[in-house]
Amino acid sequence: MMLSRASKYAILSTLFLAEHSSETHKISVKVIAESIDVPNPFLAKLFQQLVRGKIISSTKGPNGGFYLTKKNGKRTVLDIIENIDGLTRLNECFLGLSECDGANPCPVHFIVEPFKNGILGKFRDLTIMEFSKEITSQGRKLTLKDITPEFK
Amino acid sequence: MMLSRASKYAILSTLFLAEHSSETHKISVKVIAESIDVPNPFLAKLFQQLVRGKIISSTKGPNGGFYLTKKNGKRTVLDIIENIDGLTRLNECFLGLSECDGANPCPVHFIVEPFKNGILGKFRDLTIMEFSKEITSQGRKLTLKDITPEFK
DNA sequence: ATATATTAAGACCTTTTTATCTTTTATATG
DNA sequence: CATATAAAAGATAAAAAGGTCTTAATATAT
Repeated sequence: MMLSRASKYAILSTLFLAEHSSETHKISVKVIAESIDVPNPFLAKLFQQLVRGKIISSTKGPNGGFYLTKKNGKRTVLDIIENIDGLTRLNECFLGLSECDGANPCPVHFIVEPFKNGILGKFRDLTIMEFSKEITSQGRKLTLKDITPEFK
Repeated sequence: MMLSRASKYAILSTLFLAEHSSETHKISVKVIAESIDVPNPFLAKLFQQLVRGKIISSTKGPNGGFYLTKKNGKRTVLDIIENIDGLTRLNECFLGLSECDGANPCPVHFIVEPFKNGILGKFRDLTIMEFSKEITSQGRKLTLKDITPEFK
């Protein structure tokens, strides 16, 4: 029931793209890494993988960078996690039991289960674009840094 | 908001001791490692640390092993986690933001927060003995293996 | 006392995760 | 077409987590 640092970076960065990029305004790794406060070359690697997974898009060269197409925006946060971590981590029992479920519940199963359903529901049922809209409209943060007006 | 494998092992094993050991019936690492399905020498290390932290007790030699005293039984699951992982991991933001809180909430802060409070409450407010009682009375599992009658 | 069972301690190894560096490839623009 | 810019790819490195092994210390039972 936990995300790797890699997939946290990937989620935040993809949501950043959802909010600030477009097909006519691509953003370089460097800018995103600084905005989200993530190690630049590490994020570059993650982005390569997300591009291969068709979750984000990229173009090389001057004015190139990363961005989301309409189609990309219809993927989900769960797709990001699956692409980076796979689904195993997310489904592991909070206390590590090999097959913890309603029939064989670990000591915290019935506390964890509703939370898991709630958050996985959001990650699965909202598109990245919908998720991003919700975030901005509700004043949630992707970073505690000030995002410069360039991206507003 | 996550436990290392080490502290998961430590929690399960300590709860196992709470249920099956006593000052007159100590249990060896070997037996616990097999019962809980955890690597033997790794658990031995963890137990050394828990003994140093006065969360469990041990005696060497024949008929020796690990057990809980009355006093040990009054410690909490949170003490175990703190002893093995420290508290940092547990308090980290689900998406990795450096200072995520009510004033600067990450996109899932208000989903994670109630869960965190709920589970941390249990870990903090129940003694290990109380927690263990609750587990057995409610039929929760510490392992999916059959525990042999020796420990019943 | 001695043999034995069992923890304690510390060194060591392996795997996974995180992070960096260098070189190559693609592309927009003057 | 030349140049500059940015991603892609791949090799490598560093750190953290997980796990093992060997030897020493110590308590118990006989």
